[in-house]
Amino acid sequence: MSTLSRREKSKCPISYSLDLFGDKWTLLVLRDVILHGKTRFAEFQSSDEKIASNILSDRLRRLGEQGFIAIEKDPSDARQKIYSVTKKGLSLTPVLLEIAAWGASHDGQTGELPHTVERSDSVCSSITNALR
Amino acid sequence: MSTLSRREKSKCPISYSLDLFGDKWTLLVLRDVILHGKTRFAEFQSSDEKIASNILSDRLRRLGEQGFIAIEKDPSDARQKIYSVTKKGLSLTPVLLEIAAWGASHDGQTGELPHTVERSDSVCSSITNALR
DNA sequence: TTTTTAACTTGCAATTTGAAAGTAATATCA
DNA sequence: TGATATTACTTTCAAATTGCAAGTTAAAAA
Repeated sequence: MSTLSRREKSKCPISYSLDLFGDKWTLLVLRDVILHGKTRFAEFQSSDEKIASNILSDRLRRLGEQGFIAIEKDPSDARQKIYSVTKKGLSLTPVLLEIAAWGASHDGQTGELPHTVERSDSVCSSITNALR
Repeated sequence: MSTLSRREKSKCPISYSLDLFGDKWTLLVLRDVILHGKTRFAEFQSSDEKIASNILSDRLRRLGEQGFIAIEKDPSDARQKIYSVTKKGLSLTPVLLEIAAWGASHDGQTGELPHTVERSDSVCSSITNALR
């Protein structure tokens, strides 16, 4: 590949990533679906950060369009949708954990890292589901 | 520590982190100061993403207030300021690299990862400076 | 002394967010 | 069966943030 075509092609991978999830809400929704195994609209709404329903709706739709999560109808209740993480979504786990590790070591409020325990179980089931 | 006080204290470390750098511009500025060793206002302005000067000004000030970067006067040119990464700022390197790695492996445009080479040199000098 | 440069700051339109209320399609209860 | 509740949105609108262009101030260079 020539130097020129490489220069044209290459955009910063950090910038590329941030275009997809470089805002607060997207990563929090991904946290909930990956680390906490949430699957329903109301579950995402109930997290501590209190995301507004219009923003949540928008982010779930985008994450679905971009392939980070799968959106299905609940066969046993037609009002509900089931959100689940895909392989692509799971590939963001290292990013999330790195951010969590940084936050935990700099917060001073986080104490005994309550998410550490919670995490391992939920991640395991997220992985099991995504790879099925 | 009681269960109650722990529950009151513990906020999600991911949420904590995102409150500090959960937007596109903050991490791009940190990328430039950590991975590309930029030190001047004009250098940050010249990156591909073309950050507006008011936003850049705001982000540099915040990063300074939060201790991620140090801001000094240039002794040899009183018009200029010198921005440099601190130890605290450097502690975000793993987060940045994880995001970069994800972007590189999912972009399809990034080609031969031109930042890999560039990175190692700049990171080394960032580290050297921050720890001095 | 005039021109340039560096780092902002300001003004303003456009976009995004956030809070609250509304809606449509079910599902559940009496 | 009819009334009520639930779920996942959508809408409305004010407030905050962003993005662009132009202006400002102090200091350096010509």
